[in-house]
Amino acid sequence: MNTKMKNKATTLDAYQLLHEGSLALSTVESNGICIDTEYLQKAIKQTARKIKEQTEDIKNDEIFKTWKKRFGTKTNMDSSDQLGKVLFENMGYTCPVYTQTGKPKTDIAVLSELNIPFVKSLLSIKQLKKAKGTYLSGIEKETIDGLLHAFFDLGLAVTYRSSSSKPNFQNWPIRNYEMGKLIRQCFIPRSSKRHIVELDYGGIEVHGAAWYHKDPMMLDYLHDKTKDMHRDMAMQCYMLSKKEMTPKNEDDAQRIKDIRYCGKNRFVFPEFYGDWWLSCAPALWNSISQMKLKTREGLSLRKHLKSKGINRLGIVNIDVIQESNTFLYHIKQVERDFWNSRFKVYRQWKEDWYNAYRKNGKFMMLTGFEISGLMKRNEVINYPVQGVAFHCLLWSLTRIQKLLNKYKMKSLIVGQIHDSIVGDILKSELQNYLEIANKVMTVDIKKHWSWITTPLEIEAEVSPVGKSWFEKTKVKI
DNA sequence: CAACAAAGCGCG
DNA sequence: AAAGCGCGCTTTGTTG
Repeated sequence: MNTKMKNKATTLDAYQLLHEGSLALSTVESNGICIDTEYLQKAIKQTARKIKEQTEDIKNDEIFKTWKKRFGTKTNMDSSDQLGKVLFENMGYTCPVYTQTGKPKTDIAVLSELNIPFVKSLLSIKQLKKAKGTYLSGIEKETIDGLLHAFFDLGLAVTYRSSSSKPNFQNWPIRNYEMGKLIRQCFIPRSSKRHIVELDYGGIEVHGAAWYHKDPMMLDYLHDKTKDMHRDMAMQCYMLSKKEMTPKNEDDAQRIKDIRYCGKNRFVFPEFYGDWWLSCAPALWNSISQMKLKTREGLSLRKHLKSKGINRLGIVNIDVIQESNTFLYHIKQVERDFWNSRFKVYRQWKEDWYNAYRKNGKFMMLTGFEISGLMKRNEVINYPVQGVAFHCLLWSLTRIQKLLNKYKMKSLIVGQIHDSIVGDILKSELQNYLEIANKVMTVDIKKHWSWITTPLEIEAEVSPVGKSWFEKTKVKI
């Protein structure tokens, strides 16, 4: 072991990380997560019943009758192809977007904007089918003696992230409350004296990007706890004042959370990954109605924007010159400000990084992984960030598992989701586990990798003893 | 029957 | 100049 820390990782360092990471993840696989099989059976039956009921309900709808008339015995409500034909050929609705192959697009974004009761019900049925067909029965299929041993693979993803399969541990529903509840109640600790504990790195990809570009405005956001980039961008996108983002009472907190969520996931992250205003603006605009975004006084943000002189989305077409009273025009300005004035050092890094790749045909991650081959601009910019963010998690997981062994603790790591660790933790070891993990994830890792130049934070969520993953609540760390 | 592509949807 | 990154699973529809 070197006494002096190297500031550049090598390919050997990268190899070592994967080697030890693989061993640690194989232990995680073999540990497995405990399944409430009784609940699972009940949930499958209940969901099947709901699907049946809701399917019967919409059979009286005019649209279904038209569908039946056109496709007869071949009628299949799971067929996007048929749905597109019925809606846009028979019913006379105009198709807003087409797929690669020129067929009408019938995804959630398109369907929910149509505002047709039949289609709304259809979407609800599709969600239930996804829950049952992919998640509930997927878990059932792979559970052995009450334990689920999902696979975690390294060296498969191009970014040197992990992936998971049979079943995929990393895409269980959480964003939709009802669906999250239905699925996550399956996962329980393996005894009544244990908790399910999930530890998340906060905003690790944003930090990871900053370790490369070192943009002073971004570093300021990451160092100053009173500042919040996602909130600020949400305010700018929806033209809201600071007062609008201050809750007037306890019930008002969710309204602000939803607005911030849209700033984060409909503008900031898409922009970081290389998206642009023409695609961000419609998503932000549609979110207002879909998530019922409102001002402090309960006014729809559509009406709020109107009071600011923006009365429509505008035409989603790059050849159209956007008028100044459109939302598209506004978001185009917000984007310009975002890259030209807020984060211009970040923007310059992207240019330089991409140009260096064009010259060398390869690049190296901070963790020592060398990536070569033909890549698009956005891939060249995103891979090094996505990679190091996960490598922080992998290093931490490996280290925590070693310490659990060293101290002969009975708590187990049972899963991992890119930037979070899922543990099955003995009640008597909980405080100890949280302390160990926090130290590894926020202190020790900075000693191991000196290029981590921002303060790291983790969030801990813990289920009540013996209770499911769904019932987790935040705890102070 | 199997193999494959496309579309869709779940997560970070 | 180009125009969201990564993954796995299920179903439909085509091809041989």
